[in-house]
Amino acid sequence: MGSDSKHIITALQRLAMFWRASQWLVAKDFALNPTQGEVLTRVAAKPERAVDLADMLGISQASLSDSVAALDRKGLVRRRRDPDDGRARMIEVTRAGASLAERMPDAPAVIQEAIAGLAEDDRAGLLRCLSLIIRSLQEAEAIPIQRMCLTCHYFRPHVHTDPVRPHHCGFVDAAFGDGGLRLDCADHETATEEEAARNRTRLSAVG
Amino acid sequence: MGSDSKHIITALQRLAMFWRASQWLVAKDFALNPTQGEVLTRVAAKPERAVDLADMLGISQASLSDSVAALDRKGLVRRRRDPDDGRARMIEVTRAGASLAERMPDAPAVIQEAIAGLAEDDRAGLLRCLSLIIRSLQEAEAIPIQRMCLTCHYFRPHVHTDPVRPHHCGFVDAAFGDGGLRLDCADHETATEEEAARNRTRLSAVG
DNA sequence: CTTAATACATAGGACTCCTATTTAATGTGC
DNA sequence: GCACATTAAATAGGAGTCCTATGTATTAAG
Repeated sequence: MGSDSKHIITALQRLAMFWRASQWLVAKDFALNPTQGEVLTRVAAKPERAVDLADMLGISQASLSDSVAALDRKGLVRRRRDPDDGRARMIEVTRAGASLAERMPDAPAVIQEAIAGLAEDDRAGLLRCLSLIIRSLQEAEAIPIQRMCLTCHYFRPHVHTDPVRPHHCGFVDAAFGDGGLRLDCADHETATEEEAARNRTRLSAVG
Repeated sequence: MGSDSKHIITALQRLAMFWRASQWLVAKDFALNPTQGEVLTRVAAKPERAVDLADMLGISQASLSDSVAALDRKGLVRRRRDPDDGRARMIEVTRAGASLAERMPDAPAVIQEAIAGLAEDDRAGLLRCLSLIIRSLQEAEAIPIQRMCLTCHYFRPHVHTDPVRPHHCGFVDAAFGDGGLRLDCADHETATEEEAARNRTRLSAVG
């Protein structure tokens, strides 16, 4: 029918608004604002180039530069020349920035509880749907590519008959279910376009 | 297990970031910014008091006042005294604001397509999960109450044996499925706390 | 070795978003 | 009917986002 699409949009809108609002609350406790918090947690995980950060956050390079400057002023990050490219800067955390990032929660407690309150099957299904949506956005080049199962060479969806663990990861050579789908996997190896397209079709089709 | 919670959080984070970024793009075409766009579409649907708008958007009353002032300067909204309460102002659209709001899309085309690309069962399941999450956030008083099935007096989840249309709406006296769940229903009648709690438990339990 | 492209930084400007504080209108208790 | 909180908005002041446009290195390409 598609009439439910509209309600899903509404729901996502509500969640997005809540997310932004709670980012203000979380960040405020640390004397930051949402963008600064986002940059800090990203950079704490791994030093990044400015362009890549701007791309990930979906803001312009100039805006990113503003935020990095603000974090720099606060002594939480540092800009260092990229040895491989003299034009680029690697943004990295200082010790103070790292310890602050460590204490910042991924998400507000209420949403963690809301998700934990779902039935396990629902969580798995939700993750599968969200993965498919994100993959669509990547294909449309609306968001940058992530190291997710759907774009991984090792991912083989729906190859087992066990309904609980129908998928297979060729890297760890193990079966797993929707709940095990990754969005940022350390073992990710980029698939060819055909592989990725096939993965999506197969994962999308409900068993 | 709960290890998938973390990935769901990641997915929601990515979506929230994408959402904010695309709001800039959408709004920019209309010489607005995300908050102004949000206010305008809300007010276009129904005139609202300033406090209520601030509450819905999750920003302070002062910030809301800023944005309304900006919209006022652009001739898109108007502030009128609330006849029932001389302190309050009703924010309402002007003719120009209404026509502009009409042309603004609910969501970027790419996400509409991403959702449309899901299987129908998946969409229904997704909507159910998102509804439950939103309801949790409402119970935690993290977001304002919406006129959704889960808080409606007329909603009776899982009362039919038909797996496609297990729920029932007492207002229209008809059976419907997960895909028919509403988040902002005109016929909504607020349920008692016990009814709402029971609704949630029943809808949450997977058939 | 010029020309183009790329990676950042900066400048200027509109505006968000915050915390107070002020102004106005409405309730409440005596 | 009157002081006294309460509530709704607006305003002031300030940090900072985010934009476009431009400048400044550095690298890649012809």
